[in-house]
Amino acid sequence: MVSQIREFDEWCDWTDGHVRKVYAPSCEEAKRHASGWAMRNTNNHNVAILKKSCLGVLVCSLKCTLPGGGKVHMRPAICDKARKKQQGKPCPNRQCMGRLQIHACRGHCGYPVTHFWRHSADHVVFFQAKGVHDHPRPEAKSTSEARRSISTGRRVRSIASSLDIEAATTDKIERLRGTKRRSSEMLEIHQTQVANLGVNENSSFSCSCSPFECVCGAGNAAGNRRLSFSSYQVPQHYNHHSDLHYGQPAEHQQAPNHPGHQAHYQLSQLAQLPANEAPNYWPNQEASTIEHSSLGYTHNNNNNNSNSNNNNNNNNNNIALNANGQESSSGYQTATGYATSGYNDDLFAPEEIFQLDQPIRADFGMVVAANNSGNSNNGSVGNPTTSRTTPPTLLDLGSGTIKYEAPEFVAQTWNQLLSEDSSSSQVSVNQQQHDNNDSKSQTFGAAAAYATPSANASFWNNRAPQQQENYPSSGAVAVYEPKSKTQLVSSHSPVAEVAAYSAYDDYQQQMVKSYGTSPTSQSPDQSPIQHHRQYRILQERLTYGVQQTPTTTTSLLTIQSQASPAESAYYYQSNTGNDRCHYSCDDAAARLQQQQQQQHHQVNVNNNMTSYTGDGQSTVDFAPYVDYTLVGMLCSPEDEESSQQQNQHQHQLQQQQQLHHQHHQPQQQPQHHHQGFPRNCHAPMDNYVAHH
DNA sequence: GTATGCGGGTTAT
DNA sequence: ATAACCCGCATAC
Repeated sequence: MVSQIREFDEWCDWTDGHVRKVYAPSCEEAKRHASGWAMRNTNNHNVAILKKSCLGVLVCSLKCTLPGGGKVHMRPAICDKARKKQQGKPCPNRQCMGRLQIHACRGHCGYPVTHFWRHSADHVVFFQAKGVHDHPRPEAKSTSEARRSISTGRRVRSIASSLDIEAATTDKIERLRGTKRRSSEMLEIHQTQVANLGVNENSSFSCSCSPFECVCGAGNAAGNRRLSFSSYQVPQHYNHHSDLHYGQPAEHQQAPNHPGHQAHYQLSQLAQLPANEAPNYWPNQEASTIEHSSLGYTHNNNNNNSNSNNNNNNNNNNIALNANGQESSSGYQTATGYATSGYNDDLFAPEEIFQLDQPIRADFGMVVAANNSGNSNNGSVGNPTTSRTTPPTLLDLGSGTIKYEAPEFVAQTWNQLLSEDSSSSQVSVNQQQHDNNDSKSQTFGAAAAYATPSANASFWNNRAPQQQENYPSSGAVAVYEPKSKTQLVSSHSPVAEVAAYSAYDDYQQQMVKSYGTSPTSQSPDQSPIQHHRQYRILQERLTYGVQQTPTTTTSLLTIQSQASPAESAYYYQSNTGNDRCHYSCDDAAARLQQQQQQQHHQVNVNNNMTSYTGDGQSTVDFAPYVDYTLVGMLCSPEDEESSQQQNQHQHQLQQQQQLHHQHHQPQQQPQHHHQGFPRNCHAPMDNYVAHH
């Protein structure tokens, strides 16, 4: 059988959220299992599927602000040994007494985001990601690699000089790669800092760059960023690019009768917010994020009944989507499924693909939102940020099992390619043998699935409406409390964990503010339920990774075609109080308060330092930022010790401050993540997976 | 020195 | 049974 895969996804370094992609055999990055995220190999005892988990990002323990206005977000070393050496290093910001520490990824129900790779017999690379990164992007791998390579053998060098070289090297590498990242990717402009820099909607930060890739770098050191949404990363060129991404004609501003479009609707509203109220900067997050998080993989717990009957529901009273998702041309780039780009008629909708993707982590603190005592539609900032959860799955690269009833051809095709027991090598081998036996007819099942005509797509597309109906019109919404609000326990030792990224709260605050009492600003065509749902979606985005960064128009359409319109309306309903893997934030008031506390304690560096200019060029030898890829060579342990002693007093003072405002967030936790957590978070799949 | 992949083993649910 | 994680090893750059 000849593969029926007609199209392949463009390579995406920064896939985020619950994503599936199919890469061409010629895609070198895919063959290398590369990722912008720092992904380490994870043994899943499955020779057929390579599994990786996210290491998070190295941040400053004090969350200082760099002279350029950004944040420290270094790339953790993949090698355990190297990573251990990274941790505890003084913050590269010379003005900061903080230390580098790992912000562990907890984007998948409290566990690190995982990537799965599999190669088909014809060398097509299948990729699946699970979870939404709850941390900033680390610096690009090329950046750290370049710095390491150029600094080899040079233990002593002017930091500024090193940074210059690093920047040049990175630029060169990126040019060669056809991308446009800059060394300033290290910097993450926090919106508040951006605001301090005077960026607003009327500022001169507009440029004539292409909408998806600003290359001018106008305005600050963190130039050319692609527009995307993130809880932690807000767009720098938000103002002049946003409309091109999300700007909708006036007649589209209301997403009427299109529950699944509310996500986009809200994004467009976000994009039109005044810059002093809306996020100002996004790093170049690629568009894949919208595949999940921005559309909110929140799930209705009415699906508890074993994921089943929704399969066949033909209730399609929601979105008049054609099988190819052509409605996207209207500006509401709707989705027809969770397909790989270009596979708008993909067989699988997210709710099937990721039926059982949630890892079971009982210690992932689940709390019931403060407003859960009654009506989930009260519009309060309940933040049902269940984007960390995984949508229901039929089959996936992680488990490979068929979780519930599915059309036979679906089972055949996907089972052949994906079904590999991820926990048993023996089973895997057996299955692989079976695959081999049947390879002639089944190896390319997935390909066939991807190429399935729209007639099949309708089968899946019709699922969504019922789940929309299942949206809890009443009842408590149980939500997961972010670790940052309760307890941070590293799920992968020896990685020390840091408190939640401060921008999380900042952004939340900003957006709550900008969106105002949005529950009251109801669209005329929206029902109260729709309206509150929309608001919830917004809150989710504000909280966890509303990230969109199409790099091209094609990819924009592609990405948006990958998310089921109905997904944005799914919420867990806590009928029992322990239903699912929920994830959320405190209410806005709590966030506001905490954010204020964090601001109080935050170490802000004087941006007026002469050593660093706004355009990212270091002008003097004493650069305020230290590249710890170099520092690893520049500083011997003795040096470091000495440095620590010198800074000890001040550091202790700051640590005291930090403890003060992080008293709920111990920086170091026992390795065993199952300890020390409230037991009110039941296994996320309790209601989905009987066998658990 | 680090990235990457493999695989045995442990722990927890 | 499943999943996360630890650790050692080998290989490549």
